[in-house]
Amino acid sequence: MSKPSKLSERRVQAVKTADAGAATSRRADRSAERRAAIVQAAMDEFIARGFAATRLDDIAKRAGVAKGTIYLHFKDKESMFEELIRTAIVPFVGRLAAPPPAGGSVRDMVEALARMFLQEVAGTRRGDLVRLIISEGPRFPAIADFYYREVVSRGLAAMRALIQIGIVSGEIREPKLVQHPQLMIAPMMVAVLWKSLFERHAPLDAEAMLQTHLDLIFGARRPT
Amino acid sequence: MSKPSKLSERRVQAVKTADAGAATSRRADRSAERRAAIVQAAMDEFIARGFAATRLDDIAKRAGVAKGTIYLHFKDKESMFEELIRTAIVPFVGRLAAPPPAGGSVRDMVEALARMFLQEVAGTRRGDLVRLIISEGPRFPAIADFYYREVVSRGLAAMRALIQIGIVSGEIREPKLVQHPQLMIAPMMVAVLWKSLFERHAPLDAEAMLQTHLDLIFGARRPT
DNA sequence: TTACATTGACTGACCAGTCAGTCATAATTG
DNA sequence: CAATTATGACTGACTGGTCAGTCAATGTAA
Repeated sequence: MSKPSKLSERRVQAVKTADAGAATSRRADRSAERRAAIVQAAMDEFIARGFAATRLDDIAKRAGVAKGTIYLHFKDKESMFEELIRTAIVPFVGRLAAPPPAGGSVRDMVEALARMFLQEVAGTRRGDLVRLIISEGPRFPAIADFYYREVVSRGLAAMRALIQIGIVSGEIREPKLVQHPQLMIAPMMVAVLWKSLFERHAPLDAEAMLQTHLDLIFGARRPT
Repeated sequence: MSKPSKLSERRVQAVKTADAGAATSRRADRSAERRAAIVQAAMDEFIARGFAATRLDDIAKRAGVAKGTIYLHFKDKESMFEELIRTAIVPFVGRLAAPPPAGGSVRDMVEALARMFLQEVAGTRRGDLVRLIISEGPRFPAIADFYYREVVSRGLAAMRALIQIGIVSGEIREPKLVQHPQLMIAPMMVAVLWKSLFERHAPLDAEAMLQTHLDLIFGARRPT
C-alpha cells in the first residue's frame, strides 16, 4: 500500500468531528452496510432455495446492489456460502458457551437451555439454517466439519456435563444417559425440523413436548 | 455394440422357457428394465447431489441409457423427482402397516419396530432418502405432503396406539407421552441424520442409544 | 414391412463470473 | 478554504459454459 502519513491524521480528525468514536470513513461505512445487506439477502435466498438453485442475480437484486459488488466481498458463490454459514453460526456458539444459568436443579438448567433453544431456533430463520446445514452438509464437508466442531460437539459436551451432575445428585436415575447426550437433544431437533416441514399439517406444541420429555428423564413433577 | 440378429431369437426362446407366464413382450420387458435402471440411477444421483445440482446427462449415463430415453418414461425433471420419491416411499409404507409383530410386551414391540428402522433406514440409502426429503421438502410441497400423509402421520398413529396400550397396561408410567409420540421417534430421527452427517467425526452406537431411550420410557430393565 | 423404441446431436434459456467505465469521496495543492 | 487530482467502490452489459428438453435419424420387435 502507499504512504498513510497524512491520511491517518485526517481520519482522526474526521472521527473527532463526525462520529461516535469508531474509526470509520464514509466509504467504509457504506461498504460495510452493503456487505451486511448482501449477507442478509444471501441468507434468505439460500434458505429458501438451497445452494445450487440460488441465483446470484437474485441475491444482488434483493440486497439492492449490482452483481459485481458481491464479488468485491466474496471470492465466489461457494466460498460465499461457506463464509455465510460460518458467520451465522459463530454468534450462536457464544450463547452456548457463555451462560451457565446456574439455577438450582439440573432440570431447571436443562429446561432453561431447551426453552432458549426452542425460542430462538425452532420456527425461526435459525431453524431453517439448521435445515440448510443438514441439506448441504454432505456436499460441503467443510461446513459439516465446522458445525460439528463448533456446535454439535460443544453442545453435547455441555449436555453431558449436566447429565453427569444430575446423575451424581440423583436427579437423573438412568446412568447410561451420560453416554447418549443426543437423547437429551433429540426432541429439540425434531421440533426444529417439524416446524420447518409439517407445521401446516399439524402444529406442534414444542413446549408441552419438552415438558413430557423432561418428565421422562427426571421423573414426573409432583403437582404442587 | 454389434448386430444382435440371432440374439433376438435367443431372447424370445429364453422368455418362452424361463418366463413364469406373465404376458410380457420382449419390448415391454426391456422397457421395464430400462425404467428400473433409470429409477435406480436417478435415486443415486439425487441423493448424492440434491435436485437442482443433479444433471439428467449423468443419470442417463449411469443408467446406461440415452438422455432422450428418460423422457419416454418421465414428463420432466421435476415430475421425475416427485414420482421417484413416491415410488421409493410406497414399499416402506407397506412395512409400516403390515407387521404388527405381536410380541408380548409393548416394549418388545416398540423395540422390534425401532430395530427394524435402524437396520433398514439408518446408514442406508433409505436414510439418505429421508435426508433428501428434509432437504427438498420445502421446495416440493407435494412431496412433503405425501411424506407426511403416508409415513409421518401413519407412523405416529401406530406409535400412539402402542403407547396407549403401554399406559393402560402400566408398562409406561408417563401418560402425557400419548400426546407426543414424536418423543418415541426422535432418537431414531437423530440417528439417521447423525449417520448421514457426523458418522466420520464420531460414530454413533444407535442400538445402545435405543436401549437407553427405551429404559427411560419403560424403566430400566431388571438385570436377569 | 410397419410400428414403436431409442438415440444423441442440437437448441435456446439460463447463469456464474468478468471487466471497462462511472462517479462519489478522499487526498493534495494553491 | 476552494480547486484539482487520485482512488477505489460500484455498476451492469457481456462472455463462455452448462444443461433441460427436443426431434430427425436410426435401430429393433412384431
